[in-house]
Amino acid sequence: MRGIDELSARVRQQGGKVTPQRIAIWRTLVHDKTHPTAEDLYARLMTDMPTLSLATLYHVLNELVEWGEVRRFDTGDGHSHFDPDTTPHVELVCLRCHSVIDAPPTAYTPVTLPGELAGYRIVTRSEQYFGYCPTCQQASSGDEYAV
Amino acid sequence: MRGIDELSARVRQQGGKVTPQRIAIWRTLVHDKTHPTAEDLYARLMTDMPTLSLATLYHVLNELVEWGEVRRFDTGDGHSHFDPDTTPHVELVCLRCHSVIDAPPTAYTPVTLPGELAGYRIVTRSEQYFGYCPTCQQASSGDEYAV
DNA sequence: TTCTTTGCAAATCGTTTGCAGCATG
DNA sequence: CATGCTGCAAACGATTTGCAAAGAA
Repeated sequence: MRGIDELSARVRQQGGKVTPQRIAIWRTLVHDKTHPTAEDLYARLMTDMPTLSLATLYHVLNELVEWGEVRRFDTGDGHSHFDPDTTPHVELVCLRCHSVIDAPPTAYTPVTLPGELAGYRIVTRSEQYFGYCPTCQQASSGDEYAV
Repeated sequence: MRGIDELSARVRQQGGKVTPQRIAIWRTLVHDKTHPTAEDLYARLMTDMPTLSLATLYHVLNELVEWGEVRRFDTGDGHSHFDPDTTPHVELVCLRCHSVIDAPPTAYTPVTLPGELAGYRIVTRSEQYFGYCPTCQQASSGDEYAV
């Protein structure tokens, strides 16, 4: 995800408007490494902008995803998670408790994004490893687990 | 995703039961390369097993995902998509119309799955490129598009 | 002023859940 | 015959939508 200035420029180029809501959401997301859900972000945003509506948040998140500035991905917990980090990296997702963390950088090697593939104009990439986190391995008998 | 026999063995090992519903769902999914949604699969299954319920289908899909036999991923269209292909490959997802296809095999190189990473026991992997499909590039002005 | 965006509230709809009957092992 | 599984129908809840008012450009 690019910075506030670049995003502002993009919005204006499209004939859009740089509103306080968009800026607040961008600022909250831009350095977030926690793979937050929409609700997570909303809770955090309420501090600075208590009048913001969830509908607006979803709208802005959707446009960021469609622009390729933010990735949306599914951990299986029924919530969409968002990640502004579009550099090559890997997420580890637990198949039982649906926790997510970034894999250690040693786990992958740099990737060059193809400009085009099968006629698709490529703008971003996503990679996940799925498995069982340490906690869920202990509760390996197939029973309850800690969230 | 492994074959019917291996899955049957796994179910029995866990003290579960190999039911006609599970087998029908496994058979429908095992060679499916279309990245179907639950509804897609349900429509296809109704031909052979008209009494199958969506609730059962979801239950069986969830267990396949939790076992690492099938991957679940999000294209942004509000439906979960499922893929039984756990060999190293890449999906191309359109950020505007949310279509999915497998990338041509030249687009990637074989990957060896680490057995463990950051304490996670890894069982499967997923990789996507996001961009704009040929159709959506034509309708590039930001307007309507064909599904 | 013009046209995009916001906020509210209601609607949507994919997915999950509770439970009683059924079928596998 | 014991337990796990199924189907039904209702519940759930994350996300979307319609519309009038607000505010960027």
